Amino acid sequence: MVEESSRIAGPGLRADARRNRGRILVAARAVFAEHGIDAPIATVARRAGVGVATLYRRFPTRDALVRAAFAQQMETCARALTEALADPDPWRGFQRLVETACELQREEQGFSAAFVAAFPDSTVEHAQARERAERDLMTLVRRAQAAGALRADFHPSDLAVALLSHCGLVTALPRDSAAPRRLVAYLLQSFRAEAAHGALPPPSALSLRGLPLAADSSQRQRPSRA
Amino acid sequence: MVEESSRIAGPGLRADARRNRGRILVAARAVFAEHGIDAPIATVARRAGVGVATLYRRFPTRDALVRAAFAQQMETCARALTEALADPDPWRGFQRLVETACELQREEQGFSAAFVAAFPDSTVEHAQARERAERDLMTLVRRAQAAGALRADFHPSDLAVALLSHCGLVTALPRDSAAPRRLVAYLLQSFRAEAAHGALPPPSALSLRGLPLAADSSQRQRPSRA
DNA sequence: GTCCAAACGGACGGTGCCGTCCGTTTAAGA
DNA sequence: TCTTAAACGGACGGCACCGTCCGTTTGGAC
Repeated sequence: MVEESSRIAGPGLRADARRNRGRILVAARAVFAEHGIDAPIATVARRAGVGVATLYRRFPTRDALVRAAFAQQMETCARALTEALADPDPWRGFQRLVETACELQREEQGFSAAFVAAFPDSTVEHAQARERAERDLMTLVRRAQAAGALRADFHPSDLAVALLSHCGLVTALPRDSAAPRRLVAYLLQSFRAEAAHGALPPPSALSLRGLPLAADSSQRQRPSRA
Repeated sequence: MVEESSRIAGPGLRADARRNRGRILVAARAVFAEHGIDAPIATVARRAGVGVATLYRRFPTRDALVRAAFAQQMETCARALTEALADPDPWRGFQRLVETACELQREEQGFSAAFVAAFPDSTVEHAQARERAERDLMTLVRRAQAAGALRADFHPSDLAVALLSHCGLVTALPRDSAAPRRLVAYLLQSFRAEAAHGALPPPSALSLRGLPLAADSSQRQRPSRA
């Protein structure tokens, strides 16, 4: 059995190293929330009371830092999916999953940015975890549709539509804006079966790979420079 | 009467200067679309076949460049608002405004980024143009509600919710994704009066200032560094 | 053709961030 | 206590971008 604290702070590290690792992650979340996901690495190090070299030794790339910093949120997402499936009411399960994921995005400001950044690409690590998550999502959707609660033309990728558009709002607006909640409410209402009036444009071929619901996902360089 | 071409390319400029100004704007749209709104100024200059100094002389700040580059789209937005008001069918007018604005965001990639960047802040220039746009928006919304087509709890700021969330999708996903269209369809359906089922969370106190529908808006530094 | 103000563009100094290198400190086992 | 590998952190070279300066070119008026 692996020791408890090492699961969180990192295994096989010297006591001081483990302590610093923890400080770095706390600082990273704070700095990312305040200055965005692209804040200078040195700022995180300073905030953590640590030299840059120490930070780089533990997290060789920005990517690794971001992923580690938001690992907890990723796990919460994954847990929410499991709980959603366990809900006896199919619609309520679906609804709660959407709401929980969006709430996480709102709570930890940087998480949203990490979310979009991570979005469509993915590495192969933990492939089986992601596959299971994708299967679970499909099940959740199918089940809610079979119950006549979720509209029949809802496509699993519409979950990504909801989460990414919510992300956009969270990123664009100040922390306490009411707008993101409004968006979620509007979307959930139009996802209901009885809201289906006109036909929808065809869904994206896009898969769900990279959604943090799988408790692991990789980062992506978005708007590339020069 | 002002000469025609000078209205587009800039008045009172020497022939070569006017030509370069046009090239710069074309290049800027291309570069912003390809590399994002934060692409190096020098890249735009190179693409335009022009020295950096020339670019800086015409557009002293990145802001000025972005605004000039997307001025046409801004005007199209403003025109769409006027046309929406002119539509005898209140709902169709409303719907078309949303669709037109979103389509513009999709067409010119960089415009979305400019849109969010510009969002809540605004300078006072052309204050009367913006005020008129805000009044028109209110009228459009009220009229659609009075006709029983738009749900009664729709708040004018929900227009910003729609446009900004759509922006998020356009920015996060590759150009040809179907997701943004799906989002618009879902939102428009839930904006219909008959879609109103549960209560919505309270709307934002946020005004519409800065929406490009006013044909002028200023830029904003988003996630601040350091 | 002449002239000059306007326009041009390459070059350059300044700044901020990256990621590594290396001499110093320290945890922890013998 | 002694030893040593692990961890530390400041400093540094490299790089990309910014925005200006200034010597050169050119449009267009006379």
